[in-house]
Amino acid sequence: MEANIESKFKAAVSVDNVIFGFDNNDLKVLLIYRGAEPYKDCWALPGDLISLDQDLEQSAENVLQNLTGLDNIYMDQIHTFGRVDRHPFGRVFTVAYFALIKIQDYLVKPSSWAEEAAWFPINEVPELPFDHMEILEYAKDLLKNKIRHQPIGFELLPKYFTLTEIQSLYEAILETHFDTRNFRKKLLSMNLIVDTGRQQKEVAHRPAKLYKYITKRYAQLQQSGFSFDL
Amino acid sequence: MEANIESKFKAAVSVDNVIFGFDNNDLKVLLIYRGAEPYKDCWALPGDLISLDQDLEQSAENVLQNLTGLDNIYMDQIHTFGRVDRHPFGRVFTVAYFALIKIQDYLVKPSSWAEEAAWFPINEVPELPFDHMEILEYAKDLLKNKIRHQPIGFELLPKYFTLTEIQSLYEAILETHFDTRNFRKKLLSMNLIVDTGRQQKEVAHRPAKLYKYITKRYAQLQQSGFSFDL
DNA sequence: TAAACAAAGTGTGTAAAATACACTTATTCA
DNA sequence: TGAATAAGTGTATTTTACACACTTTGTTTA
Repeated sequence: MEANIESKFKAAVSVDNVIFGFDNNDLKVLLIYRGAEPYKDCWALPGDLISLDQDLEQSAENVLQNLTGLDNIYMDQIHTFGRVDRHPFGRVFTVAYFALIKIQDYLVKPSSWAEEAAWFPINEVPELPFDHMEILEYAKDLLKNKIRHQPIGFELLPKYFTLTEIQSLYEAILETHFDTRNFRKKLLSMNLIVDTGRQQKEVAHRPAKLYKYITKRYAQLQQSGFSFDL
Repeated sequence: MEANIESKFKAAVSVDNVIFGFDNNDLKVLLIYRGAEPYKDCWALPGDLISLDQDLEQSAENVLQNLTGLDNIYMDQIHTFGRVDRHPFGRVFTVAYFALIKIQDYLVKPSSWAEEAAWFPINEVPELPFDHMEILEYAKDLLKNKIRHQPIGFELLPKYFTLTEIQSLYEAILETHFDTRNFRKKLLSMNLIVDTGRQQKEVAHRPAKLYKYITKRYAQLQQSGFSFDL
């Protein structure tokens, strides 16, 4: 093992981000149109090779930052993919992250390695290069699980949202239907969201109350043994 | 980016395994006494640099296999750690795995990179090199969460086990106490374990019935929407 | 300006699950 | 044979989950 230690320092590591958004009752994922080889002119997950003087977490945040101009975004490491032949240029391990963004708050701008970026509804994603399809499936599964046990759904909604919106979000992601009364009862009983006193404007029906999520509340409740579940 | 792509192919990737066992009512972790630099003569998590012709998963399994002679062990990728300065020899990312083994079934034998290997009770672990302490903490948290939502506790027990043993295991890992009657009622109602008709031998009290876990059952139940919870 | 439309909002009874709680039984050892 | 040790067992109560349909509020349009 000592003998050929140098031969092991010839790998690269990349980060790939699965960036989710929610809009028009659809869960969406942000893809870029690759402007560089390999797989030039393909839609793919936004990602980049890591510079060796950069921390892993930082690299993942940079990709997101370059693409969307956002920071302070909910991000989570998903999984690391390391099949020997997954990249045509050599041995490249990739660390996948997922991010949840408020789709309507920000305009997406393509980055250096992308000619274009666009949101795709989760069920209308084109063929993806590398093992990106596998990564995306992994991310979807993780999101489904995570959203039931942690209050992360709010990251996908505007700051002020209606109860109908959060319910649609859960229904879209989990692909089920919830009874409105029971859903509201359960959600409100957690005391994680509050009525802001504001209302929807310019809708052709009774305007809904606008709620907001109280981040601090969750931290407090967790201490006292509370566990989120929907 | 194109310009300095070669500079990015100078990283190494390692795997580090957090191997849990359970014995004498204690959760334990398997550490090795390092026989090679860096951090020679320190207790550390068993791990190794990955050869570039080897898949990631395979590497993790090999570390476990070399150390214990076991295959077919429950393993799961935990997280990837990539701080720039985490390894003195260069840029080394490490992918952490955790494994659950039946401690009494197998004798641990040190491997090429270890002079010795030993089980440490989880609360009596010595100082660890690299970021191994952080990895261990991460693994403990994951285990705590996972054991409540997936039937993985059985991986830590002998093939035939008593209800008291599985309860102690849960109590040790979750650091709580369960009411015996309620714990048994709930566990048995899942139909994941069956009474084998066997009994404990040579104990100075009423011998307990021996149960075994039915792997197939869980797969079936999952299909029908069942979700494990303790 | 009243009637039609659209989605928001709301309460109760029933069934299932979680919890609290204490004594009896089987085996070994002295 | 009785003392010690841990195994094993049932019920009543509280809490939570679930099923289910009408009323309210504001906008649009005839």
